[in-house]
Amino acid sequence: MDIVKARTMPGVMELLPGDQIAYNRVRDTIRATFERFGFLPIETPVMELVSVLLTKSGGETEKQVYFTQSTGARAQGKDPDLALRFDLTVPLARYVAEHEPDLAFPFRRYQMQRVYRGERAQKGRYREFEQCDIDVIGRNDLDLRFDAEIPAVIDQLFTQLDFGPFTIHMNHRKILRGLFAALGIEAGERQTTVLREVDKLDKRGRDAVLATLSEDEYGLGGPLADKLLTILNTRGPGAEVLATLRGLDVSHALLDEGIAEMAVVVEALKALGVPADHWCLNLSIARGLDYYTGTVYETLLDDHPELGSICSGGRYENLAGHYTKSKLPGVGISIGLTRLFSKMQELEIVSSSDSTVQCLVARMDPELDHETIALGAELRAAGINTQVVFDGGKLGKQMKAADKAGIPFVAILGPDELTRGSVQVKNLRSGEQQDIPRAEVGARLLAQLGETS
RNA sequence: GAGGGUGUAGCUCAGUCGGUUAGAGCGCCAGGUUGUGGCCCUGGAGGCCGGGGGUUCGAUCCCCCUCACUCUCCCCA
Repeated sequence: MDIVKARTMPGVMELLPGDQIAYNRVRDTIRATFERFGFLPIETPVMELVSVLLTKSGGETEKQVYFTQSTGARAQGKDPDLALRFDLTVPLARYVAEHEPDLAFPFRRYQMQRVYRGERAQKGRYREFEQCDIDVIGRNDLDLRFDAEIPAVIDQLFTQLDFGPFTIHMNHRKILRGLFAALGIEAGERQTTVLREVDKLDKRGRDAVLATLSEDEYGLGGPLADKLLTILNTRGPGAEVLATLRGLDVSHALLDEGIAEMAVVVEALKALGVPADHWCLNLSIARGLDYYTGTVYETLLDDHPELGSICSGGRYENLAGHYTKSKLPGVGISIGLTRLFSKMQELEIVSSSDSTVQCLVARMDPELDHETIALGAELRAAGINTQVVFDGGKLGKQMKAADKAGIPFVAILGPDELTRGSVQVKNLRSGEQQDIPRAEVGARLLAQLGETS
């Protein structure tokens, strides 16, 4: 018989239980933080109708969709009318448009689900990955203070995750567009192209970007590009950068508008208590996506800038223009959990040593299986995650297996303990072993688990 | 879509200027220790050297093709 090699397709992340536990812990922290800020959960189907998902072709991500169809439709040679979502923003737009009458605005939702992109997998780039999104959607208007709340969530989150010092870089699309216009770079395609180049400042360096911008296709003379880059190189505390902007010898109505809006956000950030060293204004942050119209965010780990942004987003003027005539402005951010986790693993910042099993009931003597099974039930009744051994070999082997699996406690109930009416409980971390009256085992163990975790 | 790199044990990799039984470390299994993990010692299992063709007396090694994986750019999370 032919054996088919068991393997996954490239670009997916599949974990062993130890790592999955660590992943779930990160995910739980994210969810708890989102809920702390009053965001509501929603989930949408993995598949959307093609007509809904691909409203406007041309976007880079839309070229990477996975189409799906039933075997019946396929046999009939029909074109697929379903596709896997490639982000959570488009489904959100559809969701809000569809349920608008039933939603309370501003609508604050969080969503943590997997998305799919058919691209060549490479380091930190997946075909299936989980995104954790929060967005606030307003009807007609959305207060600017929400733009400050988003980084406040991120601040809390990364503080709790404890992945090291981080900085939320912020900028404003109106400031960028205003600057472009003031310098004679006209709106539309040209600004978008320049924006995309500017976004690479940190990655490619000033000289490389300057060289590119000075090429014919960009139509920026050397001095003009130089001036632009000098301004965009500004970064620092909010108040300082705003002062710099106000003191520039260029002016434009859009620029002023952007500065004014940014000032409101900066004030709100202070009131929210986001520490000044956790965020900055960075005029070179552009974000590639052109649907952003206001504040934009990128979050970098100070010790690992090479990772790039681990969480980014921004404000958009109209979320669901393709699906409804209602004007629905929003602001949101997305965390690429799969990518984040894989990098944390690489840097050995997350540990996979803990098991969800808290206590292993060892098997001393097959004759006593009835007693160990009962002990397991007693421990579970006390609220302890318990696994009972039915065929673990010698005691030493059972211990070794428990230790390797990251199970913190082993309960031993052999003939001696049975006579005494007690149970030996061994802490594998400390090596301590106690003889505890059987009636008290559950409570005592629970107390010890509380101390260690 | 464009351009690089790599395929040898479960994992990370040596190796052979082309030569007969292909190695190490880690991991795994068993034993040393008949009721106690981590350390140590001993032994063991496990490879059509990615696949096909060519050159050669002889190919894991050289050549060609192919497949797979991987990285960079593009774009993004």
